Amino acid sequence: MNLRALKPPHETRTRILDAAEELFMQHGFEATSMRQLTAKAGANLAAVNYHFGSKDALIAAVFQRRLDAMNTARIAELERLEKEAGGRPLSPRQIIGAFVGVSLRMIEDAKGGRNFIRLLGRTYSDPQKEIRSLIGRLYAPAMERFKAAFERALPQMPREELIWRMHFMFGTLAYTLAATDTVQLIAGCKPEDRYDARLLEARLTAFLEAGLLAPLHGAADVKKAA
Amino acid sequence: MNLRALKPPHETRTRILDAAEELFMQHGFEATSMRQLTAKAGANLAAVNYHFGSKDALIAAVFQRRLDAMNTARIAELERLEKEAGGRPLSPRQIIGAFVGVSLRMIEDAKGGRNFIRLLGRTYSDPQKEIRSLIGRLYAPAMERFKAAFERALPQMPREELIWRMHFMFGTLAYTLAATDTVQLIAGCKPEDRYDARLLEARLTAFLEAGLLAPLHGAADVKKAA
DNA sequence: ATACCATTCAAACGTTCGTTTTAATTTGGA
DNA sequence: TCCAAATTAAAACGAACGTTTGAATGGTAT
Repeated sequence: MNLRALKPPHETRTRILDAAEELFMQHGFEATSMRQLTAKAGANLAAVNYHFGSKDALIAAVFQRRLDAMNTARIAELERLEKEAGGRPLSPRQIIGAFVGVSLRMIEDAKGGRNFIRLLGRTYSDPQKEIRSLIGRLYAPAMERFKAAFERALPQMPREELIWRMHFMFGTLAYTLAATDTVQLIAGCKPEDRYDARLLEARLTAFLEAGLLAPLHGAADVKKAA
Repeated sequence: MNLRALKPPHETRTRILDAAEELFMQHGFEATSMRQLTAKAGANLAAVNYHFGSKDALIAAVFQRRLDAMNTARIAELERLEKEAGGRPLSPRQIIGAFVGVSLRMIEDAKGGRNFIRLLGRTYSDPQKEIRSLIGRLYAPAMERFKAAFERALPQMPREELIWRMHFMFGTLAYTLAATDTVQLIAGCKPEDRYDARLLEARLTAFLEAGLLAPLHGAADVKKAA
């Protein structure tokens, strides 16, 4: 009989991924050594190279494990809303909520989700080109899907402007999640508030929706003048 | 006679700072070795430790050189606008413009400004705590000043909400500037557009202004419900 | 010229890194 | 039970890192 379920097939593999997630978040990729990583995972130094091949492959695996699930969840939520709406285009707020919600739902997960979300936020601007392109590839399907949804919701908005505003929205989300305990550039912000995901979600969504729906003429004027 | 002006007093020091700015932007702090850095600067390997003391001190010097100037310019622009307004509070758009404008003016500078702006954007979420706190310290005076200006412009907005929206605005700016040639998460964005700073400034300002002035009731409802 | 100072230079230091190797151990199916 | 494959373990590899050292250099004032 098959008792695989009793002892997970890739126990140390998973422990390594979890340890990597946390250490990469805390210290970055380069500053995290294989020795401290395997020590934290309770594994041998050679275990990473055995299970993943190299440190770089481990980094890729860390992102793949979570990002695939996240973007699948995003698309599923979007399609659920679309089915619910029955043919009619969704509201911008609904689309924003589907995208932002998944991130914030994950940051509420104390296990490892929070570590990953922060790691992800700071990796968007990682100097290493390979890492960035990997993330871009993992995001691509969801991005195409959401872009299409926004185009349907905002048919009057120029495509180029929409892309920029999606870019701004994405940046706001990324920075907000990455910086949840980092730079306190603006004094007076109580850290306790930062983990009230409900309140943060409402604030963030209101900000993003307003930005997305900002009047057009400002940029249009500049373009006409140029 | 004094001929110092013909040969700058800290020539190699400046060359090292410029090389560091570029290499840190391209590869990050840890991935940039002293050997490639000094080679690019045309200096000896020991030059960094002689002029700055250590690699970490060099990193600090890179940020200090530019950030002090940037924030001084921001505050000066803000005070110019306030003097021009003569006692009346500035509009949110004016305040945003004063903050954003300095960054975009600097990214137009092909010399080294662009390198620094991108380096700065990706360092806000650097894993190293010391680097982040250094940036926080260098930003503090300007942040206090702009916070006060926003409070004067938006007396009806709750302080806590304002701080969050400033946070969002800052994140959008940081990500946008840092990612000017990094992750292309949303397809269809022509890279040529990304350096039309005029157009970018108009787009960014419109987005930020709308976000800052977003209706309040969304977050308030959630807070009431909690 | 001489002494002096800041700067530059080549060389080496000790440490840590990611990876590899080889052997021991555990695991699962016939 | 036994074998083969999968996994873990200990040790060592060469390379690259940031930093230090002590001598050489070049300009400046006495």
